[in-house]
Amino acid sequence: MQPEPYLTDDVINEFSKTLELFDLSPSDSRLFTILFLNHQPMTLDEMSQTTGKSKTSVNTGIRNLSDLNLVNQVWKKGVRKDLYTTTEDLFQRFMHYYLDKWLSHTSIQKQSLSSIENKINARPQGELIETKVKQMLVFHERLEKAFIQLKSTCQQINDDSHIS
Amino acid sequence: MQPEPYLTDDVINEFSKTLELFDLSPSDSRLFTILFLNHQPMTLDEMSQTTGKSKTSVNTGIRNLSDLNLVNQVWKKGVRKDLYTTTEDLFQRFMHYYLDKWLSHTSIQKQSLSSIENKINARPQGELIETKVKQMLVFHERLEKAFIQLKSTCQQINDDSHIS
DNA sequence: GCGTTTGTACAGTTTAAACTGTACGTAAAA
DNA sequence: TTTTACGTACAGTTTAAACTGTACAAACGC
Repeated sequence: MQPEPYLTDDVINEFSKTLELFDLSPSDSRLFTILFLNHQPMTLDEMSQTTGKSKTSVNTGIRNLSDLNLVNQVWKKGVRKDLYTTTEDLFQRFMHYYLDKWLSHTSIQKQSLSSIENKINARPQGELIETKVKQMLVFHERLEKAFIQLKSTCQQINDDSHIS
Repeated sequence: MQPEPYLTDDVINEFSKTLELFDLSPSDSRLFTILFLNHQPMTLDEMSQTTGKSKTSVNTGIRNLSDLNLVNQVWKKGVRKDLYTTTEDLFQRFMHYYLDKWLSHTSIQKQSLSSIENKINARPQGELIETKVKQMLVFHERLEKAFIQLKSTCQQINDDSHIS
């Protein structure tokens, strides 16, 4: 029995919406939020009960979140079941995950597009598509610039919070 | 018949991947890219043929993209069919869409969470959940700060490109 | 060692999204 | 006006994702 279930439910729903913006599925977001709100690490069975999903389902959810470094497994003496908890530094983690994803993607795309551009240039006649590819390259360069800037902003935000 | 179909196909696939990062569905991304690569505005039938999807499907895709202000309908004298083209200023459009989404979301969430916080504070005894809600608020404040900064970065990138 | 508990692989089911074809309303052409 | 052609609403189908229950293998307590 949760204290004030309706209020907690509001919190869960609201925060999950934010996490969905980070490309987490609704169920994974919800699972993360529940785990985050809990004051102790949770077992699969507990999460299964709280989410109302099967243990298998929770298991794959936890695996997803672990792959993203958003949850950690912890050990507690005398407890046989696996215990999980959310990682500290929410902001840092999420932004890091997101920025990494974007930056590596833009980097790969830039390479890929300029390789294509070269193939086109190697042709005897210039092709119409060349203009478009060039536009795409510019697009990715700007994206990259924006995200590099964002990354340093985030680092600064994080540094600021550690001073106080 | 497309010129060098395999090369064009590469370009389409690569660029679509980028658009998917902006929360477009794979099909919508592909549709947008095809339209973007075409040098003239396209009709539903042309897009249907090029994508290999039904006209109905293309129609809903175009509607999605229109809702996001990513394509425009254009008129050409003597052509009965509806003609569509992608909007200019790719970078501007996509970032604008994305930043708007994030900023309005964080703003709403901040409000929502502080309202919840107030409800908790109104209680006789402080609750454990309060700490967590506070952490969520801080998280959203940082997000907002980061995105406001990103927004101004994007404006600057855009300004720079218009000077030259 | 043996029995019990826990996590997870797998097959089957449910649920939601994407897609298709028909059929109709509307607007242009004759 | 009649005819033709186009866009789109709608119902049904296909496809993919999320989820469940069973069944098994590894880990623990005895």
